[in-house]
Amino acid sequence: MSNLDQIAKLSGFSKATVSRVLNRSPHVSQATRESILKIMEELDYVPNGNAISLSRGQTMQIGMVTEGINEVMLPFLNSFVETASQHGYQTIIYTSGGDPAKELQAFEDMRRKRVDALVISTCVNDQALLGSYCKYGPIVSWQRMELPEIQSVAMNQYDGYMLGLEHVIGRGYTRIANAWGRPTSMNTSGRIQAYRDAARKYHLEVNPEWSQTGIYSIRQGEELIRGLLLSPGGHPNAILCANDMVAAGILSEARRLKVKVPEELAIVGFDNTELAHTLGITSIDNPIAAQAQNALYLILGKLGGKENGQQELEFQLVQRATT
Amino acid sequence: MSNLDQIAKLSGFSKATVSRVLNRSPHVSQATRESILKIMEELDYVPNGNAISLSRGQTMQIGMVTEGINEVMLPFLNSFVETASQHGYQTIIYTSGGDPAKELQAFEDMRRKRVDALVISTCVNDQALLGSYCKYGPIVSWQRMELPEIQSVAMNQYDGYMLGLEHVIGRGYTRIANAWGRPTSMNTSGRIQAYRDAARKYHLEVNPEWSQTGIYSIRQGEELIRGLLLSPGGHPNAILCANDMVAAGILSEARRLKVKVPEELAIVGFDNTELAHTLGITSIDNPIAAQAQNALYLILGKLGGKENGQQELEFQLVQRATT
DNA sequence: CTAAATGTTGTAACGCGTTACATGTCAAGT
DNA sequence: ACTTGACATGTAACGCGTTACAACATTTAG
Repeated sequence: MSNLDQIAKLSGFSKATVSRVLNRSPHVSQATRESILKIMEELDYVPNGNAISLSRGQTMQIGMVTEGINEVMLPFLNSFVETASQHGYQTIIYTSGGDPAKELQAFEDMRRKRVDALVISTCVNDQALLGSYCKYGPIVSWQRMELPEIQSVAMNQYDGYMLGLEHVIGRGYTRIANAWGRPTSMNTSGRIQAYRDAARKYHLEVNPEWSQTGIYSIRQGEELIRGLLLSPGGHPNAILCANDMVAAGILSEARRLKVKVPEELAIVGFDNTELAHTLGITSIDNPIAAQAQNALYLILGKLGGKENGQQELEFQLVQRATT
Repeated sequence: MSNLDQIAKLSGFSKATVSRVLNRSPHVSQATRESILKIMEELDYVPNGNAISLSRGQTMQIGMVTEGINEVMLPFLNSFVETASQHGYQTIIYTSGGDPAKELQAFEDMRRKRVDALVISTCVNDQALLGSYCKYGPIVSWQRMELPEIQSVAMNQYDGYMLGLEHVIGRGYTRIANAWGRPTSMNTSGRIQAYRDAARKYHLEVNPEWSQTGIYSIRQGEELIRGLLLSPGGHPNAILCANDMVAAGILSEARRLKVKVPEELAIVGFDNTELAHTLGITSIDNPIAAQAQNALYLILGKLGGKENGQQELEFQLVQRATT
């Protein structure tokens, strides 16, 4: 393995000049540049990325913090990786599997200069704890956070959820169930508030059993709807879901139980993923890919010391066969 | 930001001793260790990851090369990230979007010591070209490769496909269609060979239109089956798919066309993903998560200079509502 | 009581680019 | 002819741990 020092010696120039050639500095004469490039080629030289990271004090790597990679975050991850790479940044995945200690490793890695910034997709640690890591680099979250230091690219969940509620209400459903996600997340609290307001405004029939939190997966969707439909206390005729996976689970279980969709049960998913399209589930389009881009822009802005230019984003409801 | 040098000066010991404390070397007295640890804590010291990578000559990072992150590779990615992290390695995602030049960046990054090894999930560059990067570090592929230097964790696709073929043949289907994946991949050639052999052995009705390659996505599945079912030349009564996404597309399109599944059309997916479970698609269980683990074991073996201990893996067919 | 073994700590070079600052050169401006 | 500035290049310190080797102290064995 050749290094910059050897190139310098062989070419007869100093390390600084060689470095200038590498970094396309204009302060090198054409002749010098060419002769150095020639030697680099002969020795099959490439600069060592670690040395660059060390001396520049940045790694051009951004960590993505998540509990695990699933269908819902797929467009977020894909879009983030893609956009970051266009700006010269690589993405490192940190999956916690729900273990706070493991999740913390991502934050420690930023402290140790292994990554320049972090994007949080989902996170299981205490927000105050995360806040203490803000001094080591930019942290941006997909979900809305209480801490002002941690900016979020999430959209106003209240509006999005209201869109879904008014859609089913407009189609005559009044016994609306809710399968909400992470109980502590601000996404969820926005959605809950939307439901409360809608219930009052539109005189919905309210049953505490119909509203549950902590539902994220296909399986949980299946179990939830089985419980609701078989409950003796009457069952809902519409359900809004935390995400499309939950909606998919509910749809397939409803079919198994011979419940007619959408006549007896309307289902609205969230995120408008490929899954919703495939299964024909009405879904609220959460422009996730654009949010991921915004996350990167926020990070680049903070890394560059200037303010960012985020795109303005809006929800849309895509109606399909389940409503 | 404090560094090791400051810790050394403040504690009165040399850098070497401080380094020994960091690396839990046994050659440090208890008293020294404690006094150094105390100072590190006071200064809120953490070693710089880049400096470690540079001096040790390894980054503890492994690159995952893929065209894009999709449902099929989800379990592979998840399992790899998880297993790697258990062994102290982080995973960096390189998505090419099908662009060979962009894909090459991952390989260049290994050459530049940014990653210690690479796992290829899908790859669009010429294999010979990839081979020239083997000297820079271990490269392991999910799919089978022709180059002997690049080991693969793929299973024998011939056997797996034959399992699916014999399943539908055993249930009386003889007009079997094939939606194969990447035409140039060795996975595909193994599957094609299995189909040829089965066609001969079981006297299947063969129609060249029924066998297509290059089908990977939900949309492609939808389009394919529409074409096949509406074709005037008679249509197949069973189809084996490159993956579960394709099967999902075929299933939903068949329903839209009012074709009865499995009576008029049997569908067999591949990989037995969550999607197959949700939609009730018969699928050939490709133990992807275990393959990802094997990929890591292979890499660790090569990095450590010793031979690996891979797990032995087998296909299984999971029968559901589509056959 | 001495030699060999064991344990503790230090020295200095190494891994490899980057960059602030200094120096030298040559042409344009006066 | 002399100053000024533009351009080219070099010097040396810096970013930060790791590690082979040397050196010294303290046990332990004989």
